Amino acid sequence: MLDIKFIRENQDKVKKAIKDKGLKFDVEKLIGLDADRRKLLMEAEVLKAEKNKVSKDGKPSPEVIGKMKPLSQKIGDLDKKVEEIDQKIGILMLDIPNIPHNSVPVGSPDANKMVREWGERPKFDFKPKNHIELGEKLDILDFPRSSKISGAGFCLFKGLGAKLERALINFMLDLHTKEHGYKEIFPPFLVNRVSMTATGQLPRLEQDMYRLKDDDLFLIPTAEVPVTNIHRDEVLDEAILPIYYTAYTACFRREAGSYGKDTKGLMRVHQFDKVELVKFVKPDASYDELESLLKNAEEVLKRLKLSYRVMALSTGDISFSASKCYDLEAWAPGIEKNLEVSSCSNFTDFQARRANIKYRQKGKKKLDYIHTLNGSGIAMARTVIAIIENFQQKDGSILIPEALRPYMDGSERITKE
RNA sequence: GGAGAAGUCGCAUAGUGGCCUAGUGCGGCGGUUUGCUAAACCGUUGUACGAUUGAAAAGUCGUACCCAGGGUUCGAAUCCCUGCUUCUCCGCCA
Repeated sequence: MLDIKFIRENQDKVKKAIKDKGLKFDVEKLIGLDADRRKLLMEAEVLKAEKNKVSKDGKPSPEVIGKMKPLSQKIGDLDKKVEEIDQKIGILMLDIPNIPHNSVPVGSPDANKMVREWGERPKFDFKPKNHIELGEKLDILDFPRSSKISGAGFCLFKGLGAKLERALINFMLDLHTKEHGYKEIFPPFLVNRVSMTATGQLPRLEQDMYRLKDDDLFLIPTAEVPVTNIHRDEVLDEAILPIYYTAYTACFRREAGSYGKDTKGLMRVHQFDKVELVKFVKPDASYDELESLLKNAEEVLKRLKLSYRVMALSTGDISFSASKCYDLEAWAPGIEKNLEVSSCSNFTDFQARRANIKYRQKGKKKLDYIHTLNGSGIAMARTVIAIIENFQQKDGSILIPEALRPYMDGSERITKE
């Protein structure tokens, strides 16, 4: 959410942001409603001041009571009108995207820019197989049975596959907590509507969420939601900033509208594991913090010895709430694709405003919104694809990256058990 | 799931329809005293919205906020209804 005062005074910037993000929104309508609101509000407040004056003097004469009755009525009517406009404004405000940073390339997803590449793609003296074939032969992935249990778009890890998943989670959490200074969080996987709105998933993406109708709870699509909401409606002490949190959670996505796309294997599943990085920082530090968060995510791929590239997303491709965003793409030689395994974003004060997270600066009277950032550090399912396909051997076994071996009882290789 | 109790300013508490623009204590901030610390004493103390002054920092005025939302009343922290949260007891349960 943006500040209504900012919108009032910077209509051109707001309109440009909406256009660059490929969205539609009637800014004039909002500005008009805002003007109406302020006019009615002033009228109501003048009358209320009069009412308060009378009420302070104790029991009024019958005459005064007779006069106050219609005044109260009038105040009630004005309040109702203001309330109606407030609601309209509130709904509209949720549909205005964050404003992209100057450094973000303007344009459609084609305008995404590669920032850097790391590592080398593996060379095979045989035709590399994809993770589905490899995983099923080794009996570490079982798609027929996950379909039987849950349906299309789920996965069943078995044996060393399940252990690999667990090893990845522990490896990433250890890296971020021990070396990158993040505090480990284990949040609820079900959250309420308020939390979902605060981080910007609602109201726009309700169709993409799994919802428990009887309780109006949602399965989290990312740990970003519960972890950012830790500090919702709080005023943080300046001295404790920046705050770094990392959390493992399962993530649940309906992927409505993407049927037929990447339906095979682990590419796009309804449930996957992810280790998330979340930061709460002072406003002037947020773009530097984005760079360091990105490096923290990259470090995971480096230690796993997976080649990747860093993409700076264009205005047309960054999310609604983000001002700037980098994607990490790991190479998968089996399916011959760059896999998006991480997305690191600066939300500036956009989420903080929705979630009402502020901090007090020393020597300053006014509270300020903090800036929030998050990124995957990193997403499991696609990383598993990359590991299986990059480290496959001619005999169909998979070499386990050294960084993971301590988490897998020292095993060096996944072979058929 | 059932029964009961409670939710007031950062914290603790007072407040049973107009004197509440919410008292008091603690804490915080500023000051006096003091070699330093402590104590004592004095002052100060939230948030949002709107109007207005200002380059800004900030100030002034008004309105709202006593868990949330409705209702009764000329007037609600106070009375009524609904919801949420917390606590206690019972039942069930990994």
